[in-house]
Amino acid sequence: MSDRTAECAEPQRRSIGAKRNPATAEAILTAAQELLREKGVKGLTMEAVARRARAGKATLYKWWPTRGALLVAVYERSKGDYAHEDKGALIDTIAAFYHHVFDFWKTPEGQVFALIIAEAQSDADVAEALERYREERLATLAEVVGWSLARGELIEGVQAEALAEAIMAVAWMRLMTGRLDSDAERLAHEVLDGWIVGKR
Amino acid sequence: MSDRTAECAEPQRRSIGAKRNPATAEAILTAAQELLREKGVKGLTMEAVARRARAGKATLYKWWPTRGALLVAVYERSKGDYAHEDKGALIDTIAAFYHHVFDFWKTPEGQVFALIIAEAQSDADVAEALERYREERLATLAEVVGWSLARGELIEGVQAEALAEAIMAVAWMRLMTGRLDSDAERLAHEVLDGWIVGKR
DNA sequence: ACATAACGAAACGCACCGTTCCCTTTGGAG
DNA sequence: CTCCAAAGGGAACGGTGCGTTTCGTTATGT
Repeated sequence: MSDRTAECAEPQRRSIGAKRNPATAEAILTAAQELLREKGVKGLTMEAVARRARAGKATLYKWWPTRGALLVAVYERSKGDYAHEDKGALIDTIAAFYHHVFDFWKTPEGQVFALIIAEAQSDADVAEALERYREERLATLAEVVGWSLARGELIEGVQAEALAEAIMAVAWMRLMTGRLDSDAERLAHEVLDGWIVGKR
Repeated sequence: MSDRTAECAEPQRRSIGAKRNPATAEAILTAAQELLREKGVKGLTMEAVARRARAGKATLYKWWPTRGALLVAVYERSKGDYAHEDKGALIDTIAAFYHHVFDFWKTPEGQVFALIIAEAQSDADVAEALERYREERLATLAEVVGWSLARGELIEGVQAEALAEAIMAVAWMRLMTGRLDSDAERLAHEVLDGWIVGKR
C-alpha cells in the first residue's frame, strides 16, 4: 500500500516573488487528477497531492483549505461545458444528454462528480458548491424542456423545472448506484413518455 | 476537539464464554448511534465507538470489519419497515410515501442513509448493500404502481419499474441536495401527473 | 476437564491531518 | 537601490484514526 517511488514530477519550481505562481496551481491540480486516476478516491489525500506536486503542504492549504475544495477545483477543471443539442424532439435531446453524461461519468475525471456528491453529505462548503452547480444545470435543462413546451410537444400543465428535475434525478441515481451502462434512449422514454402528447 | 469525559457508559461487560455476547453488539450499535447523533458523521470512528461502548477494537472489527458495515447495521437497526398505504389514488399513496421518508431522513437516524449513499461511492461492500436495499425498495414501490396500473389509473404502456425508479430518484436527489423541506403532495403531482389518465 | 472462542485492554507501526517553523526567491513599494 | 512582503519548498510538529497483534480473563460446549 506504500508506493513512494516516482511520486514526484518536474525537477524544480520555486517562488516567483510576491505573487501566486500559476505553475504551482497547475502542478497541484494535475497531481490531484493523476492520483485520482491512478489510485482512486482514497489516493487523493492532501499529503499525497503535495508530495506528487513537489509542493509544500502549507502552499496547498493556502489555496485549497479542504479536500472538498480541491475536489471541486479538479472537477471544474476537467468538465467541459455541455450544451444541449436540440434534436427536434425532446426525447432525442434528452437521450443525447443521458448518453453524454453517462459516458463522461464513466471516465476518471467524471467519477469525481460522484465523489463531490458524496463529500457534500459531510462538507458544507462542497454542499454549497454542489447546490450552485445543480441549480445551474437544472436551469439549462428546464430551458430545453421549455423549447419542447413551446413546440406543443408536451401535455398541458407541465412545469419545465419539475420535469427537468425528474430527468436529472434519474441520471444522478444511476450515477450513485453505479448503473451507468444504461441504454440512454430507453431511459429517456421511460422518463418522458408520459408527458408527451399522443403517447397515451 | 478532545472530549475524553464520559465517553464510556455501563460499568462492566465481559465475555460470556465461547459465544457472542448480545450485550456487546447492543452496546456497540447504541454507541455508534449516539456518536452519530451527538457529533455527526465525522464523530463516527471505529476508535470512538469502541471507546464509548467499552469494547475492544478487536471485538468491533470482528463483527463489523469496516466503517461501512457499521453504518449499514446502524441504519438497518433504526429504520422501521415502511409499508406503503394504498390511499386509493396513486398520487395520494406516493404523497404519503414522500411525506414519510422526508420526515424520517430529517432525523439523526435517517441521516445515516445519506451517509450510506456517500460511503457507497468509495466502499464496494456498502455499495453492494445499498444496491440490495435499492432493489428491494424499488420492488415494493413498483408493486404500488402495479396496483394503480391494475385500476386503470395510468396511461397505456407504463412500466411499473420505470415509473417507480423516477419516483425514488426524485426523493433521493432531494435527500442528497438537502432539500427535504419539500411539499410531498406537490412533488408527487410533479412526478406523476403525466402518467395519469385524464391529466392531459 | 479441557480446548475453544469471545471479550476488554493496551500497545504496535503506519498514514494522514492541519499547523508551524525555517530558509529561499523575487516582485513591487518607498 | 533597498528592503519588506508575499509566495514557495521542505521538514518537522503533536494529534488522531486505522487495522493488527498480544495478553490475560471468562465461561461455554463437548
